[in-house]
Amino acid sequence: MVGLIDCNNFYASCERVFQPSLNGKAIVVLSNNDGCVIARSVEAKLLGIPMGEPAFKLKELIESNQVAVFSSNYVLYGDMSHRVMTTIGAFVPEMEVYSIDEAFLFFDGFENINLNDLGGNLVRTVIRNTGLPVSLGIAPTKTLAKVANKFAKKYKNYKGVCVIDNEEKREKALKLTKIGDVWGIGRQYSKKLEYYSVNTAWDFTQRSKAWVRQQMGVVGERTWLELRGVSCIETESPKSKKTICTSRSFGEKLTTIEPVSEAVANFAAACAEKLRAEKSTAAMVNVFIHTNPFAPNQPQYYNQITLKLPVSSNDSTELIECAIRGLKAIFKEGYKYKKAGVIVSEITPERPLQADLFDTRDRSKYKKAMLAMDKLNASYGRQKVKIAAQGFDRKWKLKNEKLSPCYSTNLKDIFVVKAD
DNA sequence: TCTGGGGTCCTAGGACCC
DNA sequence: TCTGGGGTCCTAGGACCC
Repeated sequence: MVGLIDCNNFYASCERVFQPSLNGKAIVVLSNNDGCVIARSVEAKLLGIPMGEPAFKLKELIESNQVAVFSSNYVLYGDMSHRVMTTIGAFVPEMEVYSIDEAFLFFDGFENINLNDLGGNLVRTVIRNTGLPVSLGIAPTKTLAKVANKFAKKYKNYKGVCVIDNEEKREKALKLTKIGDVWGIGRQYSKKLEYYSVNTAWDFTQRSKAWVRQQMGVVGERTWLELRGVSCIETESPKSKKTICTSRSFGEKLTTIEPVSEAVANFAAACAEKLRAEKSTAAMVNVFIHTNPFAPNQPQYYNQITLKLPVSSNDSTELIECAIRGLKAIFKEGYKYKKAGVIVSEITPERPLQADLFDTRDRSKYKKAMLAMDKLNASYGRQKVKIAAQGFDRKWKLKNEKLSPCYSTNLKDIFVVKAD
């Protein structure tokens, strides 16, 4: 049996843990730049605030209902996520952290244990340890566990846990699940399936395998099998990423290359940092810029370029240099730029330094510098030491006017650095 | 009238997820 | 005025090889 546990309204719940006066109140959390609604408390959902709605369209609704609004605070959410995952890890021998707020649990060897009781205990423990409410669905496959999780969340008397462990429950659950709510079936496919009168997960499982294959390819076929109780989505072992992306929309439109360069330098540095954190290097650097697609009356420009590094690297200075070179090649005057980003790819594990006869760069020296920089930033706070090209102007900076404090991590600022 | 067969690699685009 | 960011996988088509 497989479990899927996730936090209810994760970001909104994180904010509420540290501001209990908001219990029972409507809360929304906004995306970067205070753009769209990306998390809502139950009360906010009841007010009819849709997911993904631009904040400026909700101004009145927010004011008249005194909705608490937060900018997203990923440092806080990341730390809370870690606490949740650690608590869960103590209950099961194997788990797969699937996203910031959810994990699959594997109950191999639990044949003689009542999973409903165990699940209830787990759910209560997470709430006690972290203050965050969670829901758990348990079933024979990942896709069915997702279905069970929805029921655990929706119906109060499940007390946070729903187990699908026989045919009768499976059939009932699938008949009550709209096709678009199935994991792996998004907007395009649900539209198509509804056209063919497939309205529920159950309808879907009653179609032939060949039909599903023809309409939706192997991916759809897997979902079909999973819903019928045949497990075929494998457990992902943690492996290094294939691409790493850092991109942002700017707080204000940028027209000249200088602030855009500064932003791109910061994105490249962030990618380098992420690479170093997972002990990887990248061989390709992609830079993209574009204007605001939501302003069709303004001249639009989108461009991107991919450059190869001479040697696979995770050195901030090298990635910045490369990214800026790319930016210079694609930047055009006369546009109002809204967003830029850097994507690194062809990622391989960091290898011990190998001298290259024709390499003009003193890599061991730069490596030491990066190590020192990471250590200082870990001890004194992010961005305390950076590369000059990252600049101080921050004209490109995000709008986040409603940012909460990093309640659970700000002690870092007073840590003392250990000198080597 | 009638123009092979079999493979790999790369890329762009489309679908999905959170 | 104002619309997020970061990923994955699959497929079709083109280039190229023998």
